[in-house]
Amino acid sequence: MTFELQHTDSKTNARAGLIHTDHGDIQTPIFMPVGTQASVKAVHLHELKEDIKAQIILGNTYHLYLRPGLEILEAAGGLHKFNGFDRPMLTDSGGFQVFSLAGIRKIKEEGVEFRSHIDGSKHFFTPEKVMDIERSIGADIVMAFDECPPGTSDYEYSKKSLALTERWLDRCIKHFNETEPKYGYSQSLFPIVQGCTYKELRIRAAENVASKGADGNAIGGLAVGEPTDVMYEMIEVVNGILPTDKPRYLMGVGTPINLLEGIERGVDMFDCVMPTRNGRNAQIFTKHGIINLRNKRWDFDFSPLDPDGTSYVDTAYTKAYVHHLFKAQELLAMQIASIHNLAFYLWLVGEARQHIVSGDFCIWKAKMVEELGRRIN
RNA sequence: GUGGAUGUAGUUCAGUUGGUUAGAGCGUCAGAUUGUGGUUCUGAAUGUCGUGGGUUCGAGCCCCACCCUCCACC
Repeated sequence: MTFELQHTDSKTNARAGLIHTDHGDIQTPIFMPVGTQASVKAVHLHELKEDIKAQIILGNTYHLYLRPGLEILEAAGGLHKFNGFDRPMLTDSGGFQVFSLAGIRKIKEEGVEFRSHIDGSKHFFTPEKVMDIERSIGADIVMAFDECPPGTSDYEYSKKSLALTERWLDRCIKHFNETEPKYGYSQSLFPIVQGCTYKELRIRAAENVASKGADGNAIGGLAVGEPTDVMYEMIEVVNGILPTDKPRYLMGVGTPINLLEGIERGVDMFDCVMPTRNGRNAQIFTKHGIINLRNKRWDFDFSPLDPDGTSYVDTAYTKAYVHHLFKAQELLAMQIASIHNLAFYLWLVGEARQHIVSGDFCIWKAKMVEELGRRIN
């Protein structure tokens, strides 16, 4: 995997670039739909590729390891073959899940012992084991195994946690370098900057990560309970240190406004469950603000779902109809909202890219931010 | 027609020997959701306690009449 930096905005740190992988190119800044267990929930492959225009999607090590399991994924020939998505993919290491999802867990120097959320069975993840699993899944980009502490963690815990994440990173890199891809195409390992909301920890973490010379670097442990302006400050601090000639991935973020603020601060890649999860919950994002389709006010509104939208669902269906589908708990409602939201997110980062290239990102972004956060009701 | 049961929020039902402002689940109406359990959480609104009368300081609760619904029998 290589990164080609094409444009940098003159007034901000926003960048436009191109990531080359063996499964094709990715135009940055980019949003990556989340497909945790080998599926972007409620969305077909055809819609994902042709309508949403997803250039890369995520998978999750924790979930895929538990189900369907490595034996099946390897027999299938890797995740691309298994789910049919032949464009680039990225796997999260499962660090976040082990800490946020699994019930009982024990953190040791060696790794983490945890229980499956599916059947309660006991498992042990080490940096080495996670690298092996990510080799078996076969994503183009794989994430290091880290600890993601809550945003409210105190300094002492954050410092201890960061030190462990750094020791685990060295073990990830070592083991990754000692192993080979299984399916004939190359994989890149991204390290993750932690450090909670403490500037000096973030600086130390970013310097350590930068020194590894990875193909790309990630910022983790944000949008986990800390105030938004603190998140933005941490992004600025970290991006001031991470190399400019490698892509930067802000993990798990976020709202449409978060994306634009991140892009302005030099972030190239995002992923978030928000467009799909909130979509399944009747919330859709538009360039004029947020709509809750469950709200009664839409029951007689026969205007298109989103007249400004770029996907076919935006004009094929009316607000009143999708409102009805949500009230009736029809599966189609979740499909429509998920397709709309993902298409909107991809449209948003695509627009950002164009404005970075044409040189008026700053003006465009300011105007967008004003509208995006509004609530239409 | 006879006997029995029942009637409390949109719905299913609680409601103590009669005691302050009649409650719950679901639904409804809103809000939250940031490296995904179609999850979960938070808040709000809603009552002629079938109707009319009586007893009582005080009735959803006790008494009388009527009405509705259901069941059994003729």
